[in-house]
Amino acid sequence: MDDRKLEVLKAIVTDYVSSREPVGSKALVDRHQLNVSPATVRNDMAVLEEEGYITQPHTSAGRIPTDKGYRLFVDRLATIKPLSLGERRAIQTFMSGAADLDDIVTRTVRLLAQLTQQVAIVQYPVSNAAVIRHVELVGLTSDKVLLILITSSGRVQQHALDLPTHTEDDLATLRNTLNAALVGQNSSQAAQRLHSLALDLRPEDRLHGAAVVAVLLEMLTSDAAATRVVVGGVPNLTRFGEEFETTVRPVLEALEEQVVLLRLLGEATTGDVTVRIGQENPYSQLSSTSLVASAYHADAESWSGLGVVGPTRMDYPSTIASVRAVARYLGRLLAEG
Amino acid sequence: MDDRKLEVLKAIVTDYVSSREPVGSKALVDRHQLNVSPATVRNDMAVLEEEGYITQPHTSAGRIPTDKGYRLFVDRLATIKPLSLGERRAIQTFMSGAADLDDIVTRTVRLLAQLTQQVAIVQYPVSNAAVIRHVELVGLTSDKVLLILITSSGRVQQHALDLPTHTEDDLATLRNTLNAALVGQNSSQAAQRLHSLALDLRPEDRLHGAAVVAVLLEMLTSDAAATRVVVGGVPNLTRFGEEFETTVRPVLEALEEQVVLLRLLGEATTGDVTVRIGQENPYSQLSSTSLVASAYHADAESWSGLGVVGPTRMDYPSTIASVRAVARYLGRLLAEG
DNA sequence: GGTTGGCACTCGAAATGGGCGAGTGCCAGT
DNA sequence: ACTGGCACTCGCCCATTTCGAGTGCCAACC
Repeated sequence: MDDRKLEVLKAIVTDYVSSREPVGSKALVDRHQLNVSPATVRNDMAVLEEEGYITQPHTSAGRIPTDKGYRLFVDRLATIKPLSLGERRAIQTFMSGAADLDDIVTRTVRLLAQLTQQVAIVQYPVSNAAVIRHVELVGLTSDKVLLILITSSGRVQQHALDLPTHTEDDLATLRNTLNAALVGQNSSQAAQRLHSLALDLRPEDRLHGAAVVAVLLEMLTSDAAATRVVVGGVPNLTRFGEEFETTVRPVLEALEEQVVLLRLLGEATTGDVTVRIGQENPYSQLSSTSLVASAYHADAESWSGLGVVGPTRMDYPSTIASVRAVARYLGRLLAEG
Repeated sequence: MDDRKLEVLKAIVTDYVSSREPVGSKALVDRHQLNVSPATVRNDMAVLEEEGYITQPHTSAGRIPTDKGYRLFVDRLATIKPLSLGERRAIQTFMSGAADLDDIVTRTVRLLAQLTQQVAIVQYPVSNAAVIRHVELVGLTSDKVLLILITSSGRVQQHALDLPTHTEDDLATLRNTLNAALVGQNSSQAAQRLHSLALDLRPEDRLHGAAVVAVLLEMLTSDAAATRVVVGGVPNLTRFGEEFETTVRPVLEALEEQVVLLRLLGEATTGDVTVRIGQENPYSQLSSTSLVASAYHADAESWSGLGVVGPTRMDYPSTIASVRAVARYLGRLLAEG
């Protein structure tokens, strides 16, 4: 592929992203130093169209990039511009003063939404390295207890379960047993201990113990997959009022489903930014939108996802830069404390 | 006010709500048994317009209700139709099997959104009657601890705080002291105890104790006001694509701010359904939308809000019926345990 | 006095049609 | 390989027209 053709594609993408309008050969040579005539550019565009990187909405209109065009742009043409000083400072001020985990995640999602002017998604950190700090059993009624699991990452999980006719003493015994066995263990170790614990239970503890152990196991294993996801910057969607059907509606629908969001963020497994453009998305309803996501790491063994969703026509270079910066900053923040 | 004029207003509201189009005198007599001629209806409409209940988008168009018209409709004309059997059954099946408090609230908001086809908002229950079950302190780092407060309503609050150079023993002492003092107290009692506790602290406990007490007090007092709010059915907004600027955007913006949502739900303080139409709303951006909200009671002393937001042109009778039914059902469900 | 049919009038929505111009593809010339 | 020129296409914009739903008013009616 010709150097100049790539240059032309790059120009088309940037112009189209900023103007929202199909871009023609004339406008292109005017606004970029291509040092060739419109006619030459037209020839290049014809080739680019033939190879599927750009397309015409209708005859006698300019060209717009296809998904394949955006893909090439992102992979080979985009130069990620570093964040401005102002943006870096914004990150600092925005995140400083965050107290607990909830607070950190909430601030992060707002920050990301503001930087990118898109809809932001942040997953709560999942940590394999996190160890269990405490298990608490609280009686709600005479038949129901609330099981609470606290990990060193600051995460608090809770789950109610039926425990017919239990006494406070039962709970105390169970609590002590569980804490003795689990505190200090990471989730996989804890799961093992629980399995053996279930076998060792004294007959009189079987009834309640088995139920509690089952729920705890579920909480531990679901830990990795089903962490909470928070969403922010939804009003940014209003910028795309024209693409109501293709962008606003599908994104709103996706945001409603935690499962979908987790699946989306699951696309990003490495520390570097992952981009899914149009039909590359795992959900067909989102075929007119792009996902820019990254994993973030609090330590070597723990990671989670974060990212933004927007129309395929988005400013990839700066979005990618923002997502990357926020992911790194969040990782550092979590690692420190 | 004439009986027939009221009948005409009622007909205009219902027709406009279902058709989304200004309704004229001809269409009105065709679709309702008014037993008068269009000309008579026109005279009535002229009067209704003069008094501000209806208005014309432009000359030679039909009439649409004003906020004042909707208000009169809701107050005096609407007959709340009871839910269908199917809807009642939907509530049952939807809510059955809910485990913990989170689960209940999540299901409620989905249910409400589905029944009304609007955006639903549900506030977590606030209970004055709820008593403290347990206070837990978990060391996160050597300088930071996580304070966890569990109440009998099943609510779990957490808050991280700095506690420089504490030991596990410090935490254990504090934990015991706090639990001894607070367990079984409701929030106002607990606040009192905390105040006196702060004075009674042994000098060596002052340093850490004071910080923890301060945070606990904050958690207790914020309890009433700043409970979490969850939102659902946002994709229902896409039904109002035409009213993008007046409905979709403002609602999305409102949903982003917990404070706004709490304020909105705060409008409903009684167990019966409250309706705020257009400019009656506490926020001017929401002047083209209506709020239908109700408080729900788990017991005599505890209540919280729930409701839906949509365009002023909404089906008030069935929306009110749904909100009322869900509020009552939720109240009963919580009261049971 | 309230109700009704008739009628002239208004004005937005939808349909029609011409002109404009951005943009294209192609070709011959450099 | 690039460029200037040129004929062509076709969506967009604008002015104009038509159409009809709906109105207000008035005189007649019960």
